[in-house]
Amino acid sequence: MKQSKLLLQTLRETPKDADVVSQQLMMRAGMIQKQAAGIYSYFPLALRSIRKFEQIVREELEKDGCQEILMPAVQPAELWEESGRWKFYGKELLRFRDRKDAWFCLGPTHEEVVTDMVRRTVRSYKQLPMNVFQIQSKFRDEIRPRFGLMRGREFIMKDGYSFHASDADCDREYWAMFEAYKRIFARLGVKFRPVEADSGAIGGSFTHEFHVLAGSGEDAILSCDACDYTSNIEKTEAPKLAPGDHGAAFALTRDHFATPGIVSQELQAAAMKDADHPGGMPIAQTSKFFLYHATMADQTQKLVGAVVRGDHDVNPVKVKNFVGATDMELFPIEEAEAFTGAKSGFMGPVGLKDVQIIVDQSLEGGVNYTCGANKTDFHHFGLDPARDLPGAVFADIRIAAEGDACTRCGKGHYQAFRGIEVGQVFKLGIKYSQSMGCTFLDEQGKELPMIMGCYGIGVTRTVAAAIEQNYDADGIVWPWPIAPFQVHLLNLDPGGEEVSKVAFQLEAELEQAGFEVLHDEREGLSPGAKFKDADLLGFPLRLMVGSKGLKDGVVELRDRRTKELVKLRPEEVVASVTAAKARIMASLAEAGGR
RNA sequence: CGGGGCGUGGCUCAGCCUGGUAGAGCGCUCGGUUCGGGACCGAGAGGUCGGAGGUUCGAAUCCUCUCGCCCCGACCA
Repeated sequence: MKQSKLLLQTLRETPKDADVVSQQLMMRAGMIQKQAAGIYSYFPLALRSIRKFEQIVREELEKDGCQEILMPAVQPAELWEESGRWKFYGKELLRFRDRKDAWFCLGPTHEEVVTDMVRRTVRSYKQLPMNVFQIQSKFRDEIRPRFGLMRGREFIMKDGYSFHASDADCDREYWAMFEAYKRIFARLGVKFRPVEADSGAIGGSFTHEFHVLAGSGEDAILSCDACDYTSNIEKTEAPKLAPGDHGAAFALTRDHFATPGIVSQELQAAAMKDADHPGGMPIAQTSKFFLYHATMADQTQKLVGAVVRGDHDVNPVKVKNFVGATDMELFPIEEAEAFTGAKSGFMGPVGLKDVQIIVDQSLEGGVNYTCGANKTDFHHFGLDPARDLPGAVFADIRIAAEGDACTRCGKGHYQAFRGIEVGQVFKLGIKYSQSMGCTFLDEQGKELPMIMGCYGIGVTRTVAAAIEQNYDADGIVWPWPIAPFQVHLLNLDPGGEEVSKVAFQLEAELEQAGFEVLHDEREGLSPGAKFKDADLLGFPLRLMVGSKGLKDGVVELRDRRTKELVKLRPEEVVASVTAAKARIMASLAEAGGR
């Protein structure tokens, strides 16, 4: 297609609003424009890319028998009242009234609507399982939209829902979708990882997130370098470490060390000197203590104290899951100080009443740790958790770190990545089917709630994530499968009759061969300007036709990613582009997944 | 929601402190010269300075309110 006819305005300067690479490049490349905070218009280039990804999603899901549907974006409040989420969901849910004063919301997700659809349509186990999906604009009124398409308020999402007669069948489908997602992201041509994640408050039994790996990702991921174990750092199991050899056990000594003003672990370790430790002690021999305020399922409240080694960090998600709390937050510092009787930095687990103490397993069997003495400016030196903390339990409550030994295979070590969450598979169970009466009759004629799974892919976020992973100083470097166009044909002398003739002929030949070509035939632009635009737009191949080359009977083909340049005769172009495509696709297959 | 910052042609920004009736670069239009990494000359179009109110002879500039946007945090998954 002719570039002069494309609705496109590239920008030389980065718009002020754009704060992440994908947003900057998409705005500069004229792909998106912001209409309001977190709300964007998609221009032809962006939409082409989005549509290509959607098509990959469709094809892979349909291989597994998923059926595409389309549900309304505007949903009646009644359904949300049935599921209980009208009250539960916060301000993220955009609510409004119609002319008759009835309440509606803009759907942030579609469990209610799809459950309603299925309960009215499916009645027998013979109709199950059923797996439906849609690709649609969603709206979540995020507190603070940011990062362009990565965390917008309005975004395109693929959401799918499955319904099953048995738990086992739901699990089977879960893994089928897991495999489908792996195929989808592999076809996309990005580096990604399926990641074990915390199922959070929704309370499903297990869940995986799919992350596109990118330095700018919001999530930290640990992945074993020897086996497949990959997980969100919130969930990563930490290996139990052998307790350090800290000598023969001391008595717990309140006054052993006065530590005025010493709060940080490093200073504490350095300050703990005596005849046996003239140079202080290792940080691993200190300990940290945090008090949490937990709310249980029955609404009772309790205090939880967490102890980890000084060189480790507490993982609050693990603590929360361990005590089975529905909600947990750090005990406010003033209240904690009042409770323990010591300033922040000198609190410790010893002697506290009405607190459930959980000690990280790495301290199990160890002695002579330091801890706050619950007296301002003093630390204990000689903590033996088993002896000094009656009633305390040991558990894995620390944040696993890069380099820790893998708990699954025991052979490898964790490697850290940053990831952008672009998909999630989730086993929902009967949360919605039960509250909304989505039931079926089994072989015995017994009425049972359907077992549900849900499966999401953030379509627009994925496109942005692909850019976060694939760009250079000059602009976007599109993965072939979602490039808006595959070949950027630059006519460097649009005034020249012969040059233009060749250019148009090549455009026709390439399109005939099935390639998508954007033909920059704009007049009055210097070659340099066209090069800059082409780099910015970042289509995989750039074909340059100019009088200089044509004098010698050649045109030039350049690979956007490798910058490799070949000169060829016009009649070789189609074959050469075909070969280049094959080469690029092969290298993508290598990079995708792991 | 707490803290910070910003709203001036399509984009990036200057002007504001110290009031005197709006500028630059890029982009756009026309003409000409150029033409292999964002060319040059000339001539143009385009802004109720986010909005409302106030102070003043006079407000982009000072004051009050308001709306929008951005960043950090909290929140969310």
